[in-house]
Amino acid sequence: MSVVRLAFFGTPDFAVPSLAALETRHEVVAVVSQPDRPRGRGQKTSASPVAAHAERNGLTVFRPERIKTEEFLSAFKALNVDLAIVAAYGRILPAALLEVPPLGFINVHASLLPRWRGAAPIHRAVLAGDGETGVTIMRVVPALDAGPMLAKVPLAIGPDETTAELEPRLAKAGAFLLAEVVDRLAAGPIHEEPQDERLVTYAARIDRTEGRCNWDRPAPDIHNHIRGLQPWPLVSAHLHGRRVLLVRSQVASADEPQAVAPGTVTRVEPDGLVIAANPGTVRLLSIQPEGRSAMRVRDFLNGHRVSVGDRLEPVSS
RNA sequence: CGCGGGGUGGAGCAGUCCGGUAGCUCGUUGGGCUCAUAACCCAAAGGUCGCAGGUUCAAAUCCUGCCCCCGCAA
Repeated sequence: MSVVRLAFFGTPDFAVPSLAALETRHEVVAVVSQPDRPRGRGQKTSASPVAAHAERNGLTVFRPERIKTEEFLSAFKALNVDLAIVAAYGRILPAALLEVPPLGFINVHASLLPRWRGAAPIHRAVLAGDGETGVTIMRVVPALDAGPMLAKVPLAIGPDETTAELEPRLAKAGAFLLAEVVDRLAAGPIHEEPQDERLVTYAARIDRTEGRCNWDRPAPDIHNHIRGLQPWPLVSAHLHGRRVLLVRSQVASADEPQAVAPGTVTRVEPDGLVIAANPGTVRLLSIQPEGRSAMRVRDFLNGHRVSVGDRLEPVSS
């Protein structure tokens, strides 16, 4: 097997396993990532997960503020790579850049294309209640996630699995698949399957306002909402006037009509709070009160009194 | 120095304003009861009250500095 000179474009945790898989068997000439940005609380500036990993391993890292510049284009040409990889880099790459490597650019995308093209494929799959998703390796073309596909691997989504749990599984599966595709590309041309445009759906970026809870919906929708919006922005509500984030849930009843208003506590169990939806009920198993870390409802109930009839109010803001 | 909440036995909380015996619920351990149980009864173990310094006869509580966690805003 021949060693490929490649450049790796990536930013978040999702991309790290892919980079790790390639650097052991090929020559990663350069890593390109988003600039160090203030992250998290207190606006502390820190490197992206990919940049941090690359630095630890002594790889050359580029963090251009803008990617559509002549300087970057010529710097990239000078690297003289055979192939470039994109894994959740976070920017649209200019067409001129795509033409530089002889073997082109390939992308690791966390969905079974053509379903869920776009920025938040994992979140959208969980939010939609999909039972299956996967990873697709495809060519990068000057249209969002629209290039021909080189390989795919499906992955089942558990009925209570959260986005935060699913993402690392997809990242690992994607890294494995990517390494295999790069090896095959190194050996010669491989089959490329065009995407069926009739089946395309788009995964819009997640907005923080999507975390507002709305109990006036069927229980399965609410459950999908709670597990989909993790680890960010999370679904929030007010209980006894205090904000709580809903961390873990189950569908207690999918379609049983409720006599009380949506959002009302219908049952207090040792390990859960059963909340009325419309129709059906959702059982909350783990919540995070404002100012506290996440806790099981069992623990929460040790220190807080909750009664049947109490309401979980939507967050007003 | 963006705004705000918080750190008290293993878990979740009260107590802090107004200094004076370390409390509650759950869990754990032992015993009892029961056909039986995550139920009930009795008992026990378990705490540098985030860290450091200061004030005081006396600090979880007041003052100063620091560390850490979290909600909001970006």
